[in-house]
Amino acid sequence: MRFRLLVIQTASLRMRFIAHLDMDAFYAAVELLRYPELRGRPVVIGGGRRHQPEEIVDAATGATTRRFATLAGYVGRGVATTATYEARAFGVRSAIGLMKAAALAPDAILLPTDFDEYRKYSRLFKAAVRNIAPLIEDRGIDEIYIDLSSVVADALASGTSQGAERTVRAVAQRIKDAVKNATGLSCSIGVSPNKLLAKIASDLDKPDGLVLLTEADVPTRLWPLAASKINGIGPKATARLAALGIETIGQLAEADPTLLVEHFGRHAGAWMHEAAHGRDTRPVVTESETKSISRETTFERDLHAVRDRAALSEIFTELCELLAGDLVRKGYVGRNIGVKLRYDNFRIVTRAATISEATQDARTIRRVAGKCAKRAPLERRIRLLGVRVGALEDRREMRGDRDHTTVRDLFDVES
DNA sequence: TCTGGGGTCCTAGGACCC
DNA sequence: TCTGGGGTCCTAGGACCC
Repeated sequence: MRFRLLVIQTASLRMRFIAHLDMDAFYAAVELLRYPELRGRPVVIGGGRRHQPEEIVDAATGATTRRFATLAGYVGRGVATTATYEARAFGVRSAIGLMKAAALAPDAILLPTDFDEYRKYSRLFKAAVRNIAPLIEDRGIDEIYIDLSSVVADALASGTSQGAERTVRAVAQRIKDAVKNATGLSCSIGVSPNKLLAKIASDLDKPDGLVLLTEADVPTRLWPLAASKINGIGPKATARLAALGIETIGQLAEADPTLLVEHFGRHAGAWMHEAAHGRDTRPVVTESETKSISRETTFERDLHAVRDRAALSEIFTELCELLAGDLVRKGYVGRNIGVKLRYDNFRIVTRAATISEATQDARTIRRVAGKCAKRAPLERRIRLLGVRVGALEDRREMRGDRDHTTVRDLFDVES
C-alpha cells in the first residue's frame, strides 16, 4: 500500500495536467442571460452605446417588450467583439468591422459591449474554478489556464477512481459543472501535459467541449492543424511560413530547425520547432503585476492636429482624466508617460517620456503626454489617440498593509 | 466593406557609466 | 589616443493575444 502510493506520487511529480478553460462566446452568452428571448438568434456584440435595446411598455396591458437594433444600416467604425454561434454561421467573427458584418448578416441583433457586466461574470466563473483548483493563470476576461496536477494526483491517491484518464475527465467535468452552476454559462476545456497543447485542445470541440490531448496524440491531432493554431503564430508569421511552403503544424515539425532560425531568429525559430512537436515547459503563473495602463479612442471622423485642434485637445484631456481615474482606482502611480497616434493611413507612432516622480495626476499626465504628442508627425489626419502610463509602482504596496497604517504612512502622501 | 480597446513581450539602437 | 567589453536605462516599433 505504501509502495503503491509512492509510485503514484512519483509518477504525478513527473506528470503535469494543465487545463485551458475558454468561455463559449462569452460576451454574447452573458447578454443572452439578460435577454433570453434572443436565444437561438444571430446576435453580434460591438459598437458604441447607441444601440441600447428599447423598453416598450404596452399601454393597455402594462407588459414590456424590448426592441433591439439590428446590424442593417449600421454606420460607424465599430467592430464585432463577439458573435453567437448562429451569427458565426453567416461569417461574422470577432474583430470584423460592423459594416462588413451588416453586409453578411443584416438581420442579426446588435448589442453594445458592457464590460462591467462581463467582468462580473468573469469573477464568478474564476471563483468557481478556484474552489476546485486554486492554481489559476488569468488570460484575460474569458479564459484561464489551470494547473490540475495536484488535484488529479489527490483524486488518484484517494483510490476511488480507475486510471488517470477517467480521473482527469472527471475533474474537468466537475469544473465545467461548477462554472455552469455559478454563472449559467458553458465553457470548453482542454487538458494536456502543457499549456500549448491545452490551449489547442480547448478549441477542438467548441462549444461546451472537453478534450484530452496527450503527447501521443501530437501526430494525429496536432500535425494536421494550420500552423496559425499555435498560440504565438499570428498573421505575419503565418504568411512568412507559407512563403516557405509551411502551412500545417506537421510541416512545421518536419522543417529544418536551422531554416526556422535563419528566418525567425534564434529564439523564435527554436521555439517554433519545439511548439510544433507539442513541447512546452512554461509553468502556470498564478500571480503577475500590471505593467502599464492605457486609454485610447478612435474618433468618429479623422481629426487634424491644426484644423481640429480644439476637438483634439478636449478628447486628449478627457483620456488623461479617465486614465488618471483608472490609476487612482487601481492604486498605481507611474513614471513613464506616452501617447499613441494612429493616422488615417493606419500607421501607428508612439512617443514616450520618463519623469522623475511617479504620478497618477491627470494634469501631470496631460502636460507630459502633450509634449510627447508634439514630437510626433502632425501633418496627416489622426484616426486614434491613446495615452499610456507605464513603469508602474503599486501605491498600495508602498503604503504597506492597510490595516497597519503608520505615522510614516500618514505623511507619505503624493510625494 | 477599410479594420476597437486594453494589454504583454521582444528587438534594436543610443546614452551613459564603469 | 585608441580599442573594448558589460550593464542599465530608455525610446520606438512591431507582433501578438484576448
